[in-house]
Amino acid sequence: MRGETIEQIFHSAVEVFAHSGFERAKIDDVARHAGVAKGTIYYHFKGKEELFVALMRDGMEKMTEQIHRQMGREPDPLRRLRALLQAQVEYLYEHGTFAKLLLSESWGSVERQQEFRAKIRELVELIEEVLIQGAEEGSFRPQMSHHDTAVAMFGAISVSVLQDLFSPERTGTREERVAGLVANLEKLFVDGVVVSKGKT
Amino acid sequence: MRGETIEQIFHSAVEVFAHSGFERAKIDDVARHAGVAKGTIYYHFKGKEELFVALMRDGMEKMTEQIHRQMGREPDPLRRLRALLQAQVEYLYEHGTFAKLLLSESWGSVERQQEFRAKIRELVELIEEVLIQGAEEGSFRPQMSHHDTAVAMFGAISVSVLQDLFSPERTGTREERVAGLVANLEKLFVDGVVVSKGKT
Amino acid sequence: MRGETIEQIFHSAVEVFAHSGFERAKIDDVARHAGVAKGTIYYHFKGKEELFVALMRDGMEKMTEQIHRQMGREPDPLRRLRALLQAQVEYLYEHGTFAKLLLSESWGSVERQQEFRAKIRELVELIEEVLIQGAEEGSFRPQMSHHDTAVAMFGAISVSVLQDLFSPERTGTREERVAGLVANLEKLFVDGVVVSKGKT
Amino acid sequence: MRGETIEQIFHSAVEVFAHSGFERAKIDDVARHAGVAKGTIYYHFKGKEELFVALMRDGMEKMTEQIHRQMGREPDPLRRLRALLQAQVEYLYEHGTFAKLLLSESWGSVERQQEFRAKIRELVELIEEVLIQGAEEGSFRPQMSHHDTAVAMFGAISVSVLQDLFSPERTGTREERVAGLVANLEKLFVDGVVVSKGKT
DNA sequence: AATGAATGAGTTTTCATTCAT
DNA sequence: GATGAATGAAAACTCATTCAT
Repeated sequence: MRGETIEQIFHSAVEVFAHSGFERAKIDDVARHAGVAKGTIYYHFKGKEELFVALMRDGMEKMTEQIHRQMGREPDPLRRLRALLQAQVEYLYEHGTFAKLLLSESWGSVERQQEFRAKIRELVELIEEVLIQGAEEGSFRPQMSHHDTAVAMFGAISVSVLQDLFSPERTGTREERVAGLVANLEKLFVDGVVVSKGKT
Repeated sequence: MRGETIEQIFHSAVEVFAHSGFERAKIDDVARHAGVAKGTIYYHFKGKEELFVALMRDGMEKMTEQIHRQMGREPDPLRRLRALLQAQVEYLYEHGTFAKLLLSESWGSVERQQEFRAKIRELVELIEEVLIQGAEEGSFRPQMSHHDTAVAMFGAISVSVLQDLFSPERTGTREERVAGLVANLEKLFVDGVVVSKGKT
Repeated sequence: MRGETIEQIFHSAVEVFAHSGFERAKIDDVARHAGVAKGTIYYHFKGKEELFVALMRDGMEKMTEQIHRQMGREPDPLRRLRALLQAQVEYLYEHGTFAKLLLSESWGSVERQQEFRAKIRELVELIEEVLIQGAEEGSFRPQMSHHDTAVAMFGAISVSVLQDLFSPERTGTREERVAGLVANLEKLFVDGVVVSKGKT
Repeated sequence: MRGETIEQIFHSAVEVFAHSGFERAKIDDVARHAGVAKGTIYYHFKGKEELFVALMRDGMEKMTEQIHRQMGREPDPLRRLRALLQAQVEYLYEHGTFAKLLLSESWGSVERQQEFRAKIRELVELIEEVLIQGAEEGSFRPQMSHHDTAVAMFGAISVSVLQDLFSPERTGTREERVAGLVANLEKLFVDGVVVSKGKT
């Protein structure tokens, strides 16, 4: 298992990186925050970049893992979509710092950014699979491009969470906020905004 | 009208900031790219921050303006939504560099970032109005929170555009790509993913 | 012509590098010594390495140049050899700091060291030419390898100078010391150590 | 006898120090190269400096020893000179790494460097003795300064060896190379470059 | 208006050395 | 005897900003 110190550094690094973004973040701060000497960080990580990438990798892994766990083996596509939605929103809301980094540090040509986008693609594919499964099964409308739709849904989810996290005027407990966001997204994704004549 | 030199600097700054992000971007690079001396930039702008903010303000302004122009006075909510969608996607796709900055430089507590989020909120409100109007008029389903739904839609739009712009394997002309994205988003927003018995 | 500041930095850099060797030398010291800010050095030179290489290049150039000048157009090989000897010893003695760097920083596989060796080869070739010329003309004994002999002579010259410079107990004016070294080297190179029967 | 581990460290240290020079060499590299932990080196040696000095002392000792052995008790000055030459070239060529360190780490005011110069002086004195003996015996020309001549010869020897070792284009077996260098140096030292009428 | 040399505070990174196990 | 994680002082290097011309 990963050592105590590394865990410590990791934890502090998330805080600091999220608070300041990759460039603004100072290794000095990570060290101070973690209660270790600066050299210790360089003993465990090659440099700022490596630490950050390790961090994000870890975050994405945990996220994917938790989502998988929460979705379980639900066979019904609609319920599966709901579970996925709930899981993603919950995770991102819980790890707002990570969510912020994901959305702000993924667009560019630096190698690390390409890796992040690849990770995002994994998340998108999770959604995509649910969409495809639903379409095959007949309960979901076949999409022009399941992938593009999945991307749009991921965008909706992540930006919703971030916007909410950065809204100073938001009220209610975290659970309530999450529930609200999930319900809203579900409504949008499932039924769209237009009143369908066939439904009440 | 703004002088030749300032225009030059502005133009180069967009390029450089978009390529590297605010922190990574170097004034030196902007100067070289613009073909002026570094001092010249400081003669016209107070500093890096001011240059960047001026830039973003300009971009947001043009965006809002163009969107307003494109939407015209279309009274039908559904058509109005379509027009809005088309306009936003088109603008962001066209100004990918700006889209990238918008999504990556808006999350944080630095003052400038709060200003960017405020601008995003303006865009979101544009969507919100359409939703509200549609709901009042009866063609749109009343949302739990029109604002949250609008945010979600904005997220879907912007992330879709960015993901597409950074996809190396994308094919087709820009017009085709934009049309595809718009069609897909429209489908999702209007009808959702679930097959409704009442519709064909 | 090269700017005042650069000249200043150059001058200080020779001092500092020679005193401490490449690795031990601190850019901070060069800056302080030159009376400029650290940043100024980095404004003019890419880094420590570039400064050092520029320095050595400059030193070698001046050395070659001065030697050429001093040797003039003397056609007689023996006199030419003497002139060369005198010029090399004089220059190295005068620029002991440079001599030290040349001998201590030229052996290794770092690129810069290869360049230094190439420069040394130029000096060696100067000697070689004299030897070949003398051999063709008949006054010098044909050597097994003029190049190897030239290398040996260069080694003798440079180490003699360094050893003398670092001898705490040396006496006499610089001119006397140089004259002594030159005379001694000349004796060795010209006649060898063995008593030849054909000479008194 | 010295323990296995110490021997290992010693051996690796020679490699690493020779490859990078004293300053550039990292204890980490020595440890990795030796297959021991960094702490182990500090268990056996007080520090980097001590390790290096111990190393050089060892090298110088072995060198002096081997040279003495090879020279034997040859009474004839000329043959004695030849033997000395052969022994020095051979040792330095064989221990090129050591030769490099000797020439590059001996010029400076750090204590260790003074010690190295003292050791060099020992080598020089070996040569000096031969010269003096030859002069007293009558077969060598009396020198202005036997010491200076000896220094020059040492310089010629060591630089010749180094230049050869670092020549990428050198050909032939090591024995051949050594033999060539020795022959050439002998020719130079014994007869000089000038054709003397009294010899064939 | 424009320039570009100079600055120095701020960061990242390195590495010999220590020490608890 | 041996280990290797942890340290922190010491350097190298960056870059937004200033200012004399």
